[in-house]
Amino acid sequence: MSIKHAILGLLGWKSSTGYELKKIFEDSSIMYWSGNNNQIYKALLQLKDEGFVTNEIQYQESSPSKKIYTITGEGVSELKNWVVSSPDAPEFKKLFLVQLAWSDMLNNEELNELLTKYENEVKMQLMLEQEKKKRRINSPDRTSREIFLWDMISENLLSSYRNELKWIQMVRKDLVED
Amino acid sequence: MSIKHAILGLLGWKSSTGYELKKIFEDSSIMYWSGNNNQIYKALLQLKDEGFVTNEIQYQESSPSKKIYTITGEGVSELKNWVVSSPDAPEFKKLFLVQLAWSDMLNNEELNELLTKYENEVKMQLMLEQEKKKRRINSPDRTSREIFLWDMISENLLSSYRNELKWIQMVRKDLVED
DNA sequence: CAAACCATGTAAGCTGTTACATGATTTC
DNA sequence: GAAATCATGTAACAGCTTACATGGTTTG
Repeated sequence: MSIKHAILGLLGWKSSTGYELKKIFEDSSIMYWSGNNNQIYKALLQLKDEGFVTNEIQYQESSPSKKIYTITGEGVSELKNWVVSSPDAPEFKKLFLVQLAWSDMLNNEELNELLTKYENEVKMQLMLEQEKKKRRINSPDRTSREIFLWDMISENLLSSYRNELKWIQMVRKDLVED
Repeated sequence: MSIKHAILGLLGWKSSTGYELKKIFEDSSIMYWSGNNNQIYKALLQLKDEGFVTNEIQYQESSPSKKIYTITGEGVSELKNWVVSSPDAPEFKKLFLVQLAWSDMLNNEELNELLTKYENEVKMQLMLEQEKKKRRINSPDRTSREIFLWDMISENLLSSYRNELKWIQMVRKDLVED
């Protein structure tokens, strides 16, 4: 469950509650888990069991009490071990390509409409991503190198969307030319 | 369960057994499901229940009998409805970016090693993909337009990997310059 | 003679999503 | 007065993977 490592990373930056982590996951694109309660609260309990985090309960008048989770020394070394471990290859899940694989059933007009819809969908994602980059509050910015790395990370997703756009535009151009 | 539509597409091309479908899934990159028995045989039963496919049992001496699945008229129209439906945005799952997000824990040498490992991983995937493209047997090639589309589909994945490579090389270059 | 191939299927388990439950407070 | 925010958690289900079970045939 690699979401546990993502959580450890966040807690290594600053102690947080499950609720705060959930919000970070919700508007992070690289930490692609949806940020649902079930996974986060369960992962936090497991991390505590494993000794990688501890929590402190903060009672509040007139709102529910918080559990503030803090990473432990063991948690930090677990995180570091994970960070230096051999990275997985990126996964590209593009259901659209499966649709396109069987789209010879369609006439030229229908096919063109399908491509347009995908192009618009990708454009939308690209715009959302660009806005997120502008807004960005949730970055640690502890060193200049870290600022650079986080910049490169959001650039990565942007470039993936841009690349996808270029590809569709090429497909459409070549289709018309036939 | 979109794997059902992927199966319908394949059966729309040619009637097959579960075992044959499994092999196609295994070495297809765009149909990203791993191609495990459980999912495929279960999906086939459901498709039959829904009236989208029928099967014919072929007994064989000295090897287990086959169930050859064939798409029905209803299956074809279900497939077409899916093909023209609004496509989903592509999903990029890059756990490496999460690793990189917390890699300011590493010294320059360790960070560089991490980037190198990712670069090699992506290069490997790119090569595998290029070989698959050369070998390609599993394509319908029914019309020139379909040949073109299938070509564009494998080109899509290749370009995603190439784009990823370019990105890493840029990151490494900019890191050294600091 | 071990491994892989053909061919079907099931069981157990992990991962992930949606929805439910509670209840006070703040914003529109 | 409805909806969103804060804050925790659970239940039910969908999706997907690994491993198990069977057993003959072919390839290395």
